[in-house]
Amino acid sequence: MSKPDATQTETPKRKRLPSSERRQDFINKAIEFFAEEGFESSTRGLAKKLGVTQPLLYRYFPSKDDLISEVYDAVYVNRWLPEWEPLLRDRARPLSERLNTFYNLYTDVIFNREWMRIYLFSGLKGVDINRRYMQLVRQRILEPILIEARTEFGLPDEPTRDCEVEFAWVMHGGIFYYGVRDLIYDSVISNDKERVISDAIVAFMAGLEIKLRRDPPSKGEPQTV
Amino acid sequence: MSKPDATQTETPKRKRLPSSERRQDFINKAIEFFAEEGFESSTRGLAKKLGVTQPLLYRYFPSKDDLISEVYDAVYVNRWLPEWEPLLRDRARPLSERLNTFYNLYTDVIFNREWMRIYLFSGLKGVDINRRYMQLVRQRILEPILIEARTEFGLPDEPTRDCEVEFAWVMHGGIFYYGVRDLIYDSVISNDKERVISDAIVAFMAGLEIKLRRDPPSKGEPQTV
DNA sequence: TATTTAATTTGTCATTCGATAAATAAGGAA
DNA sequence: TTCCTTATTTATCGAATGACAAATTAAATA
Repeated sequence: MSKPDATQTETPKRKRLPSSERRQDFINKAIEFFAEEGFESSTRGLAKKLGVTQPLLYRYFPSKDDLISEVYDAVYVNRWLPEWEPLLRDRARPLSERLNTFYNLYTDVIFNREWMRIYLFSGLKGVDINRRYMQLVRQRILEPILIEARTEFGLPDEPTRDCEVEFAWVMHGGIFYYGVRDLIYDSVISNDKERVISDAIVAFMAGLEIKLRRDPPSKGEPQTV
Repeated sequence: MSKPDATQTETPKRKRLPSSERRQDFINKAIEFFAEEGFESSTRGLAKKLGVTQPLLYRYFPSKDDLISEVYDAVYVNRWLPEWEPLLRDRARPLSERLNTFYNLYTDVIFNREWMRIYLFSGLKGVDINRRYMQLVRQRILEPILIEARTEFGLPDEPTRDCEVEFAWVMHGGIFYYGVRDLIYDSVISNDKERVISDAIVAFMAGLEIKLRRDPPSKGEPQTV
């Protein structure tokens, strides 16, 4: 309204941050912002959320796309926890117990609005980081699970077949979609995540054993790689 | 380049369509366009795809949002086939056979790039038509399936519990996510849709039977509705 | 053919977008 | 204090956006 007077102590006294801190702050807020508004949203909107002017963004990132790339890295790469993989291979515990532990930990990371929306937005944009992420899930999560399962069932070691990977994907995707329904569509009726995961794993293990014994890999069609 | 001469027969001879045909054409092409480019894409881009000028769109739809609403209706409402529901309740056939038939028919409709992308885009926009669609799936597909399953297993009729609905959602979501991986992420390794569905249903039926016999509804916690 | 109706285009406006250049000001070094 | 570095803002450009009014033209009607 009028010019600020001395009594108005609320003047933000805009702080001047060192380059590295400011940059990290920008990325973190950009994750929130783009997750909520989509990547088509304006850099001016982001600047407003940051409490700075829009051209300042260009001192830290050469272009909007470069900023978005950093957002991808921060979400996809930095949040992947390396302890997940050894956990799945720890044969001291029964597989279904390992699976329960893993999926509870994994969903602790990815079941949040930010992660989910960034994932869906970037998927629709067709950026290849999504394809790479799914390859990671397949190679580091699903295929190890299938190998462990064969041992658990007392079956001989065989290379995993494509249809087995797809079967594991269906379980994985079912759990994932539970998070989507919860965080994106807001239409989950039972908030008992642990139970949903546990039930999904029971079905997966039962289904997989039936599947492996019904059409065993050795007698089935040879796998085209 | 130069002005068109008589030999240039390729002049599009722009046809003047009656209102209703033109309108339907606009909606159909708008589905393709927005599915590919997202709803943030420009009306000028759509007009170009239609081969007409941009202001013409406003003779048929009051605003861009109104056009988008019509796109939603055309995808969500008009493609829902009423024969799906009686199919699921046809007790002359074993349930898992009905499930296979249904999911093959259902995915014949929704497993196309258009449907999938419109669904994901609109979900991220938060329009409530998605929530309504999921309610439809729950009430007309998943709950009927659960009721049929109880009969199939020789269990007494009981109202379906929330955790059972979630369990059915996990199967449904797993199959759905197979389509997403195929059509959005282009990262499916086995194109045998029928087999993926069949395997998913085997696991679902096995898991559900275990689940229902392990914690039967009558002895479990009372359902909060 | 002449007239009328309505489908379609031309022209344009006010915003908003990503991006750049130049001006300002904060904070450390001298 | 004075100087210097650099974080930040102000001002602005050209392109793209949704929307509207008026002019044009194809096709139906008389």
